[in-house]
Amino acid sequence: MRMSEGVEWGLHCCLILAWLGTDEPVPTAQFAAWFELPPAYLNKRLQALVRAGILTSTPGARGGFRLARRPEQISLMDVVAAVEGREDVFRCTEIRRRGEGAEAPEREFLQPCGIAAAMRKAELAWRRELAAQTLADLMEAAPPSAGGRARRHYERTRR
Amino acid sequence: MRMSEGVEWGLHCCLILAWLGTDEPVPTAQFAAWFELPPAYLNKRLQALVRAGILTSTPGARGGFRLARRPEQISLMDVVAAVEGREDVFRCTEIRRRGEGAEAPEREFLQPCGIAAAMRKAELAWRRELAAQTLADLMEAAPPSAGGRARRHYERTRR
DNA sequence: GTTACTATACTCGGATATTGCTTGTCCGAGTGATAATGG
DNA sequence: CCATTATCACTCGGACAAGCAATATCCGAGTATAGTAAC
Repeated sequence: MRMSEGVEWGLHCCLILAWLGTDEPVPTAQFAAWFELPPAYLNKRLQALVRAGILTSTPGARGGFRLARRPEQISLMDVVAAVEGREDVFRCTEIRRRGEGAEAPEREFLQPCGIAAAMRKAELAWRRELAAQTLADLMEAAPPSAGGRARRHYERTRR
Repeated sequence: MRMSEGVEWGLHCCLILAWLGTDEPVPTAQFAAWFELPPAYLNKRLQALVRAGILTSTPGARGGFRLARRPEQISLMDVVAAVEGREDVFRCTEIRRRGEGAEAPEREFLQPCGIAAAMRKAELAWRRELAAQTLADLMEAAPPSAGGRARRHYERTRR
């Protein structure tokens, strides 16, 4: 079980955008150069963030991506859900209803599978922690110099 | 991101063993018939539980698998770790150190990546919840009739 | 100098290959039970 | 009748394919920009 790299990429890109604090959109190529990532594939992943309402994209020359909300309004949960989807990590396939085990009376299947319920409980704790942390929190935790340096680098390399 | 089916299978099998409460080993074929699962592949997954010290396997005629500890001593975390591995779900690939972003002074890389730290924090909450629930808890939460029925079925179908 | 227009370059966006991992299958090694055999 | 031995059937265990999702790439549609020409 492994989380896709798109989550890491998306979070780093959002963090860059938050640090820049500018209203100009930033194109995929900029992010790709910053982190040495395949531009086309990175673009594909950022599209998922647009669909989820985290970023807004503007086409045409001098286009690119911007944050759709303020950093305090964007949680890790939002980004993870946008990239990985909203489905549960543990997916109950109801094997208790198949084979000889399904010979049980229907009454026993009324309440949901206990294993699925237990896994779901743990997963909710995970989601709660993700929702409790925002981009703004990440900015505070980072070294103070990071934000300024990112902004300066952007001024230097923009078209 | 999706948890492998082996976790669900392993948990259900452990639960069956806990309900039977017998010392006789149960072969893979029994479990496979109970849940209508591919026997060979199920066996492969149960081996992982043996390597993790959750089950013990006995070869030869009338062999099979037994619980290595009492149900109160087996947590969901144990089973998940045994099947899925002990690696983090979110794996930081340190993209901050690549491309133009790596031009930052070394000093900024001394503390670990903030994104990885945040994800890890959420993951620990998940693990904590998994570790807090044991097989014994699952047995209690299940319908009272389930245990007895499993035991009777086992008496009927054993060789 | 201002405005309208046209051509252009740059951006996103989704359709199309490729890779890696999860799932699934097979056969061999080893072990305990069983039955035959001799005392 | 009991002990011994050889056979056998049954089990786990790891090596060998198939399917699917994540990864990576490419090309087309659309738009803001910049340049040009007319007023």
